Amino acid sequence: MVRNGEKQRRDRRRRGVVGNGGDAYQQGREMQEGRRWRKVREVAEGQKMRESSRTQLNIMDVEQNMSLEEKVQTLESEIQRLYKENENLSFSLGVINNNYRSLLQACLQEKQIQETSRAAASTSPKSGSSEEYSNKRAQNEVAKAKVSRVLKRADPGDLSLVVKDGFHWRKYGQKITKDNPSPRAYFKCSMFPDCPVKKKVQRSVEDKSILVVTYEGEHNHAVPGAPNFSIMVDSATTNYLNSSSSTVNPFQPDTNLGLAFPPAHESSRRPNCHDSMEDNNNGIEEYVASLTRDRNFTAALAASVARSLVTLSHSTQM
DNA sequence: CGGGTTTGACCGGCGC
DNA sequence: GCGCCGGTCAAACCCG
Repeated sequence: MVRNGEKQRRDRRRRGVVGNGGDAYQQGREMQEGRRWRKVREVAEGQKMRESSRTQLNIMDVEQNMSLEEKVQTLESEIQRLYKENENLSFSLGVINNNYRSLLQACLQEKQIQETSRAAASTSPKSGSSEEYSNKRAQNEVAKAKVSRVLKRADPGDLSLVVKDGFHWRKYGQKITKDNPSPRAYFKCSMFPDCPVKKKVQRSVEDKSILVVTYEGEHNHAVPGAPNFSIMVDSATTNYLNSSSSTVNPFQPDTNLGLAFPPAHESSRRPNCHDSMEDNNNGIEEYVASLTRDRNFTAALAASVARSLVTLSHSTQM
């Protein structure tokens, strides 16, 4: 299609349009995160005290009954056993989490399609293409459900819109939008030829040091260079690991059992956006290790999984 | 030379 | 039908 000169001139004129916009999103997220971190801190501190008192009792027993050599051997074997138990639990948790998430997503999509079909049928029963229309609407809603937004702290002096999240992206466009003087960059995932994921990156109107990253779609390949377990954690946790900043996806089921948080020794402060990814990974591993040492936690985990499975089986029967 | 970035042009949805 | 605007295309360019 060939466009006339006037339209082309308009296109050129409108580049660089400046406007105003508001973003209350950041403030709301920070309040919500603050409450969440306080709760996690309380739980972690309580558990640390329980662990400490248990350890003291164990040491007294050992001192009374065993020689030093035996003590070392016992402790070493105990460490080995706990290490293996920790590994097994981490693996099991990942598998359960992955399976549970897939099941929930499938159920959610099915329900959404059913509901939109029912609603469309009841509102426009005479329309010949009502089924087609409702299917299209359902597809659109499912597609919308796969959109997530992540806020990342960036150096204000750095004008590039590059966000390192482990994937390879090819920039295919940049645009000035009406509601934000900063340009918006458009990226496609270039790791896999037919990966449908796109992302948009734009600086926040209110705080230019914050990059608003909008992801659309889901990767049809694995996270590059990540260990097996981290592939299996849900995307909310992955987002936390990648960005250590605010993230939101209202359609993402919360199946991480509230575990993806920093260890007790770091809990006196809320992690900020400058924390490195390595710090977060080490912290989470330490925290998982301390949790798996706690038999109460293991029992609670088993009970939680059992409850989830019961709930799931009830919902799928409905 | 291959892969990524830049940027002007084009497309299509939406509101009036 | 027209204008506005976000999203995408693709040629030119850059860089290791």
